[in-house]
Amino acid sequence: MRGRPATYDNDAVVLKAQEIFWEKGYSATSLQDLQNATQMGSGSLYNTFRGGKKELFSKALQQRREAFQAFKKELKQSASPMDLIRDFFRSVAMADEHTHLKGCIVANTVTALAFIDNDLETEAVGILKDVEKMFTDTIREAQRTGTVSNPADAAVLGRYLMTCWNGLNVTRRMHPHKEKLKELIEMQLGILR
Amino acid sequence: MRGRPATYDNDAVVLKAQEIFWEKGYSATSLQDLQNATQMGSGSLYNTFRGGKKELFSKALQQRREAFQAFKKELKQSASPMDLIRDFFRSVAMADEHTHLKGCIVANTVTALAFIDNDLETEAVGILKDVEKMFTDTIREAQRTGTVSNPADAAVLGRYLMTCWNGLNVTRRMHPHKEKLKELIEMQLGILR
DNA sequence: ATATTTTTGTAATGATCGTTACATAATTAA
DNA sequence: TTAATTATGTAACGATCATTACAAAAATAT
Repeated sequence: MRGRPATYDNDAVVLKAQEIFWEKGYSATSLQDLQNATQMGSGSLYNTFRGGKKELFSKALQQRREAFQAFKKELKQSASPMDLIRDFFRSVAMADEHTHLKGCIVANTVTALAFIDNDLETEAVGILKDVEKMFTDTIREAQRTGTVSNPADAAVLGRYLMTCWNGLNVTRRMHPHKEKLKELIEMQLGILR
Repeated sequence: MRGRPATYDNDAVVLKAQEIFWEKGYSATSLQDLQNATQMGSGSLYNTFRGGKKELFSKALQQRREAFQAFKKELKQSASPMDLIRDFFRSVAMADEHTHLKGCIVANTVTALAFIDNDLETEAVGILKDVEKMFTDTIREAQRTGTVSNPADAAVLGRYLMTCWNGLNVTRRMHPHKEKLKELIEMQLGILR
């Protein structure tokens, strides 16, 4: 028995909510904000996401995890995975100002929720750790093939790349400036060879 | 005419407020939180800090700026300023878990307030830019004396160090682990020579 | 003493918070 | 056609939000 058909596309709703969360963060985003962005009333919203604001935020984080997994799949199919990662970093410099100011929603969450919501913070840390593992695995293989000539422990280099990303997340807000970021990223990547 | 003498030490109150803001951030900190931490009633609080929550947060940020200026003064008097900066980074690894989870209140503010409060975000960016300038100036001089042998533009190296700090601010929460952070920081600093 | 000034504690303000209740709408199953 | 089920929109809930009002307290100045 199916009941009244849903008006809203849940994935689209999560993406709209994600947009608001990304800019304002978990604490500063109100349910009114979310209703305005999604055009959903509180009735539908709570009927669909019974965990309320927290579930919606969790779903938004999960969407980022899936986006990351798509990238990882691309990486697996790539002929030169290490170059794909380098290009990923280089592309940061090309973003527009608004994108710079938003930063990374996952890193933002780790920064903001440590003493606010342990579940959500742990979810975010888990995603970043997966990204770090991807860096590490790719670097280890690239060391084998010679694409990375730095002989340091791949785990440390992976953690280093993760930290480059985390650092860019703040520095790009200080300097939303293509050339400055480009120079910076080239210097960060220089360590690999 | 002096009126009733103040019970509370304003600097101590700002430090107490800073503690709460540092952990919970601007948005998630309530005035009740601040009253509990400072033991001040709302009467005294608003009489002393007429700008309310925002002024109190601003004062907390200013306190960090002053702490930074004290470090900069130390640097000026140091025989090997570059080594002082290296030690500063190395000391991050030695912090306890709670300190790791708190991160840097200034970087936290840049991350959280871009779309919430432009004034406070701009204040925080200003502090980080001053820190970056200190890095740059110190590196430029260290290149002259040979303490830093990397010949790259000091401004780029300074921005790189700033980004290392910003990155550690997140990575130390992912891995509040002395050895991991130590290896990471040595790798970050390795670029200077 | 009395007037003046500042600080303090308490109580109240209106607004907004996240969430729930509930009647109605829109569908399928019987 | 009727019962069952799900989704929607609206109104309301109590709690908490940041801030203000105000009278009492504690000092100085006249």
